[in-house]
Amino acid sequence: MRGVCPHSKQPNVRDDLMLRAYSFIWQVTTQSYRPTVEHVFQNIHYSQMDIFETRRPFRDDYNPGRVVARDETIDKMGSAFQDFVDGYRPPDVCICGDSGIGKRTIIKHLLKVLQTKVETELVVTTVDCAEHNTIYKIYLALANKVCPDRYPNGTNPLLLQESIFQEMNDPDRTHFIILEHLEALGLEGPPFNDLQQARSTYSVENTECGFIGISNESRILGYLPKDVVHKSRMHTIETYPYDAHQLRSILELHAEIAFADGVLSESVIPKCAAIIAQETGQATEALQLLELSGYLALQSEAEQVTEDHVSKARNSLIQLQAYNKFTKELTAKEQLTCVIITAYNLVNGTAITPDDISRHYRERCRSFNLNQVKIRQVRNYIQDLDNKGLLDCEGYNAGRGGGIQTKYKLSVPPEPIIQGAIATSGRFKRLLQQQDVSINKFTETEEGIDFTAFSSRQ
DNA sequence: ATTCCACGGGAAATGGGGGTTT
DNA sequence: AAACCCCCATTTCCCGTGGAAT
Repeated sequence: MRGVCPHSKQPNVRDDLMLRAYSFIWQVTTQSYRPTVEHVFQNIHYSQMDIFETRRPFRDDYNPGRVVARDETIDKMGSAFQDFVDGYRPPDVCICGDSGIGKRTIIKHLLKVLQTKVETELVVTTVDCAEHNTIYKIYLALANKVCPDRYPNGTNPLLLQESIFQEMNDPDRTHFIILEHLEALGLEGPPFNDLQQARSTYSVENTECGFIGISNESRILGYLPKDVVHKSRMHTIETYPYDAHQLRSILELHAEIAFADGVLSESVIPKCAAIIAQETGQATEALQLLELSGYLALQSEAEQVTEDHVSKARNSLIQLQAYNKFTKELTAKEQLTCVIITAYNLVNGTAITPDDISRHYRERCRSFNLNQVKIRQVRNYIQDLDNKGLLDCEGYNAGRGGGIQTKYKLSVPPEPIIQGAIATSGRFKRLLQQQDVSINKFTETEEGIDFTAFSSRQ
């Protein structure tokens, strides 16, 4: 039985966490509290914004300093770390659950509180496994983050391991390594064993190091190798989507800072919470919806944000996500492919075959500084777009006359893609003009939103 | 039953980061 | 400095397949 010993003389992490969870202010390590030029500009904006006080709480890197609506998870995390507070080695933790439901927030928060409970200095290093998706690349990223020297691609893995754990070999410090997007590593699973083994090989007894895995794939626990999951030092924690009540408290926390006094009509936050609770339960989405609602109110020069704005915002949420996907998650090759498909759909009113996509790609790639590629490769780009949820495919089989064939069309409204394309590069604008796509029709959505303007807020 | 070909999985090649040995 | 090795991403090549039309 692992967890808190009731007779322990050591401070009880869990109780303390619960207290601090509601009072703690996050302000030390992040740069966001240092006065910067950016802040000066933000202050200028305040006077111009009637609806928003500031839009900072809606940014990805914003941290409200308090954790709400996650008592149970905090509780479990507290147990996982209790042994460490009692003087044992730091634990390995694996936390999973759908994206946007508070995993990172809780871990950051917990480590901060933990720092006040132990004497050693906690050093936290984060590695994104989506970017560094093999064990070698994780070592490489770690070496570059932890050690003062720079280690280029191709550095011998053994040297990397040695450098990392030598560097960590410091009795006054305890390292926590956060591995995000564990699911990106595939079936091999989190390299906890590998890492711990390397640790014991290359370091003397002083090296203290805990690994924290984060995965968006809640099923990951199911298909991970048993010996990884059931290691005695390994704790697994699962988080679940937020319900409407929890979303409400999260929205209120952010809205208090973001919106001017009294501009939110009473039903706005409950409505946002209810809508998202029913769909995904993701805090990030709920916040997007709320921000979009406020933006629409601002656009229409309303004095208050109303339920009506929320309804409109809801219709635009998918488009906003498509815009973000296009501008932030697609590679240049995928973007070009996507724009080609969009333009063809609009001009011809029909789906497009990979042959045609490839032909257009061949013609256009030069002006985007991309290589000419064979159709097979273009198929891969198409597949990637499809996986990212931007395409619908229509399959048909012409039998003897040609076998199976597929045509593709955009699965989202064209406005966000076109806006995203134009915002990304003037070359896309020219491409669209040359294809006779009447751009002006798409610079605003049905609800009157220009996503480029929306996203370029402070 | 045969025929046809886009499709897509997977192996192999290419190219580019770098290190080490002789 | 030439030759060889490590690690990665991207691209090309090869080939089995599905299934309606014939």
